[in-house]
Order: sequence, then C-alpha cells, then structure tokens
Amino acid sequence: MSPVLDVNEQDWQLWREFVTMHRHLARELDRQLQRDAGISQADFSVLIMLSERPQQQLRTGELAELLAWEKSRVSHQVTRMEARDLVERTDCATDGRGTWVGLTDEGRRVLRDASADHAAKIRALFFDQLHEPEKAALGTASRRILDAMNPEACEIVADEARATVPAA
Amino acid sequence: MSPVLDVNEQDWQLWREFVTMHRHLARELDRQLQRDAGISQADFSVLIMLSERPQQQLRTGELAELLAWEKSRVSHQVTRMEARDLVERTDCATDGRGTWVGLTDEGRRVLRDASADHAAKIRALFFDQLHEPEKAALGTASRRILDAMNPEACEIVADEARATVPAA
DNA sequence: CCATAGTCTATGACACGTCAACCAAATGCG
DNA sequence: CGCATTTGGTTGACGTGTCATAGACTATGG
Repeated sequence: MSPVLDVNEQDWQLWREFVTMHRHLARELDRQLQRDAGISQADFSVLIMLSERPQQQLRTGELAELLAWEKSRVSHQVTRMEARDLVERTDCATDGRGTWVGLTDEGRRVLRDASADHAAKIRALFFDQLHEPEKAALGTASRRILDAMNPEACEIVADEARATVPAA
Repeated sequence: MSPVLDVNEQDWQLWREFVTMHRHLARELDRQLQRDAGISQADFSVLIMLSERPQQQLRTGELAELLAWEKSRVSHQVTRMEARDLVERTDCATDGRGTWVGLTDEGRRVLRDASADHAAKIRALFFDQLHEPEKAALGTASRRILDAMNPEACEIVADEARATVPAA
C-alpha cells in the first residue's frame, strides 16, 4: 500500500506513467501545430470537425457534443477563431436561438496546410509506438472507462467511426 | 484512409477515444477534488510530491522534473499555493539562486483530507475499469511512447517506483 | 580577479478552460 | 393565450499553462 494513497504501488506507478505520457504527448503536439501552422490543438480539432460535415458547418451545441467540450468553451474558442478569421458564425434560420459555425476559406487553407504534418506527428509519437494488441487494448479500455463515466459521450465518440465515412 | 488526415480510420478512431477518455477523466477528477477538498489536481500533485520526500521539501527545479512540468509553471503554481498557505518557499543556504518549496501544516492537513477520496475516485474511474492485461499493456505502451519523446522524463517516472518505497 | 557564460528561479503577457450568471427564443401546459 | 420552464448560446471572472524575458547568482577561463 502506498504511504499516502490507498492504491497499490503498481497501480499508482501506472497512473503516473499514463498521466506523464499524456502530458508530454499533448504538449509536443501543441508545440508542433503552433510552430508549423500557427494554431492550437483546440483550433485544429474545431477545424477538422467542421471540415468533416457536408456543409462544413455545425451548431455550437453539436460541436460541443462531438468534441466533448463544455458549451462555454466552444463559445470562447469560436470567438477567438472568428477573430482570426478561421471560422464564421451565422444565425440559424429555423431556431432563433441557434448559431451555425462554419469554415471560412482561410480556415480551410490553414487546415489543409496543417493536416499532413500534424497527422505525421501523431503517427510518429503515438501510433508507431504501439503494437497492434496494445492498440486494441487501449481502444477497449478507453471505451470502457469513458462509458463508465459518461455513456452518452462514449456513444458519440463511437458513432464518429460511422459518421465520418458515409459521405460516400 | 481518412478524408483529411493520412492516418487510417481505425487509428484515428482510437485517437479520438483516447483523447476523449482522458479529457473526461481529468475533468471528473478535477471536479471531485475541487468539490471535496477545494484544491485542483495540480495542487494535489504538488502536495503529494512534497509529502513523499523525507524533509517534505524540494527545489523548484526538482519539482518540475518530477512532475514533468515547465519550470515557470511550477513557479506560478507555487506562488498561488503559497498565497493559500499550502506551501512555503525558503531560500537555499548552499545555492543563492535556489529555492526550497516545503509543505506547511495546512498543506499537510489538506492533503490528508483529500487523499482518501481522491484515491477512491481514481480507482473507481480508472483502475476498476481495467483488466490486468490491459493495465500491463497500458503501462508498457505509456513508457514506450514517453521514452520515444523524452527518455529523461521516462526514466524519472520509472524511478518513482523505487523512490517511494525504500523508506523501509 | 574580472569577464563571460551558464544555471536557477521569477515575472508579465497572453491564450486557454471552467464555473456561474445571464439573455433570448422556444416549448409546454393551465 | 399567458406564464413558467427548458433550451441554445454568450459573457465575465478567475485560475491555469506557456512562452519569452529578466534577474540574481555560480562556475569557468583567462
């Protein structure tokens, strides 16, 4: 038993490794994106989420759900991105309260320029380090953990797999 | 191949699941800690790191290394914690540039009060959802990913396993 | 011993994320 | 219809994390 926490030593060690790994990974990806494309990971995920939609636009609420963000975070983020002309807001015609967030030409351009390098980085730092069985284990484990915390969010993430392909 | 990113669909799906799982996990833990003990995860990790040292103090540089944080982040964090009396700075006698960060009585108290609930939460949300082989896979995978990015940080985390026990 | 280079830490500015409070439009029900 | 409730979204304040920079001290080479 750990001196302070009621978690056994091995588990605690795993926790530290996991947390540290994630921190370095996120930081590295953020730096690369910032350096090469002048955007943050948050910017990137909004851009790509929009780009995957047929009309390249989403309601802010949907965006929040898909990204698993708080609504207010989406709002702040969109405000910042709008100021940099990566994205634009338009009022919703059918619901007076609603707002559409759409990709601008600049947003499309930035996303295009950023994608290849970013994907390569994720591959190099993450996927290339994982063996197939580890990927499988990480996937099922992630889903199980997420499902236990927030079944809805879990379902939404799982649905992405189907949602992104059928543009065909 | 994904429409935008040069990563195959399955990998991309895994990436989303992983990122989303981590976000929810971190948020949930932060909320619980804030609610139950009035501190953040960052506060907690500083407190526990200090508590594990014989003298319950560390140089800010060591703290940064052990936590895998930027030095400036440590500095800001310690400033905030000092203001709330969780921690105290003292000048280093042997190196005029250095600063020790030590636990205050209040810090010890808060840590003690927070530990059990926090550990229970980590166990419930994370460890209880993982089967043994998944834990093993996640551990080795985390170390491999971290080692590829930052061998030093990897070594430091690995050393923690030995550093915390040998008080015996 | 002085100059210079390197180390340890702090600070300021800024982007980010969360919470709580809020507004406005839509819905539901008496 | 009319009023309360719910829903979609924004805002402000605040704590947090990063970068670039600065300041104070130490180590080193002439």
